[in-house]
Amino acid sequence: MGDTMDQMNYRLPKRKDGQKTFDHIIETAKKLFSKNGYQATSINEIIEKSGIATGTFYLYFDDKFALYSYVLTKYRHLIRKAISEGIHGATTRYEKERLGIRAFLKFAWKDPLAYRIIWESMFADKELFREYYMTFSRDYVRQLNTAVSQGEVRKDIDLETLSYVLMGISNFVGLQVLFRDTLTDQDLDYITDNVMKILQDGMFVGSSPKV
Amino acid sequence: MGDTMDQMNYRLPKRKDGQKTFDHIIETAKKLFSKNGYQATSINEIIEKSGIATGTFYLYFDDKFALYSYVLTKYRHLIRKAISEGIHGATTRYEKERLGIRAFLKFAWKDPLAYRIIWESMFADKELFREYYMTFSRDYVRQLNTAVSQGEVRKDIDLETLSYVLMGISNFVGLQVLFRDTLTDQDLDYITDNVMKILQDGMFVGSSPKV
DNA sequence: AAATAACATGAATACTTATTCATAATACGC
DNA sequence: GCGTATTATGAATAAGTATTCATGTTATTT
Repeated sequence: MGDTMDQMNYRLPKRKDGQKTFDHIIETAKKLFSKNGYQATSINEIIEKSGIATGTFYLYFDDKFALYSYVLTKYRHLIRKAISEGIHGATTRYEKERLGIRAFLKFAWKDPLAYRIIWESMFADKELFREYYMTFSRDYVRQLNTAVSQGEVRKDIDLETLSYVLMGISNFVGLQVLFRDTLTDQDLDYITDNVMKILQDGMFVGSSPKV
Repeated sequence: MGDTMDQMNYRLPKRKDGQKTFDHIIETAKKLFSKNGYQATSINEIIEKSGIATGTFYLYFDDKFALYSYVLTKYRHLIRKAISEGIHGATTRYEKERLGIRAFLKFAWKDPLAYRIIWESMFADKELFREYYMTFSRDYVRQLNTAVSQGEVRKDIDLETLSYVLMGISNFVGLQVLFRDTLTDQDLDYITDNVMKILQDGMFVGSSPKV
């Protein structure tokens, strides 16, 4: 791991009045970071919109990046939680994949702010981004490996590439969802169905037999 | 279309000495935008690294965004050109898809700067980004439609979703490529092969018959 | 070689941004 | 209710950022 986030660059409050201020800052930061992006959001803006004094900010965070990485970490947990809760109860890999994609799309639709912040993390900090997707990929590969050994997933596919394929599908179909003005749960089902068709049988007519 | 880029916000040079200065600015901008991102790059930085005087910049561009959208447009053309040249000569949709993905990955590997700028455009200007991917999707759907009518692609898949699936795969496998320290043409072939396996037959064992 | 449109300059201006610090108020365990 | 760690303040500092403009130089056409 890099040293980007290793040393503590924030200080948690110890009294409940401090906690309230801290929460205000986080709440404002979430809104502004997702609306305008990391770079375009100034600390002054966060301070002003939080209704606190200038110095108060530095009581809790070293600088803007400290606040950003705190917020990003929270959101990443949220999205992973949404997925893991979504696939809970699924027995087959197919069902897990299906419910995972559905949960991801629903998350992107219901919390576009989080979705945006995670996308943008590539530009806020290259290493933060790289590390996130590499970790996500590694975890995915582990799960897929199990599925292969249980005969649920083809054993002639490189699982690292498959993991990026699956992440790419979720993320970009997530974009499709984001670009829409309206979306119902039926639309979500329809889109998920289509994705699963491709994952199950591919997109071409006249396939060769699977291994 | 929005009005983001409609009116001319840049002025092309009319003498060759001006052209040289203009080219310098573009070259510097490409480097800095891809290295640090749009927001984190200041005009002063571009001016300094271009070796020109402050006022000279404003001879050619209204402001930073004018320069950015000029550069972004160039890069988008480059990536589309790389793909269309890559698939040139392919007769089947399968071959086009295969060569298209390979060309995209090669582009991401050889010109990570361009790849990065396009990714980031989401945050520099939301509408610019949305429009780009929606246009890309529309064009893709048109091509896929032809392939469907020629019996090359399954006719029971929503083509809009398929287009986002395909864009997602390219872009994220592109990330995988970007994360690598080394990459040979053999690696590129191997990765492309794996992606094509999935597109052809899906990822699961025991598929249902295709339509 | 004169005319002039194009190109170039950089000091000056006005504004934004991040951060510190001396000072003061407040919560809460004892 | 006393003591003190915690929380809060906001003016001041220092640095960065975008942009203008009066003035000067150069390329190119005739």
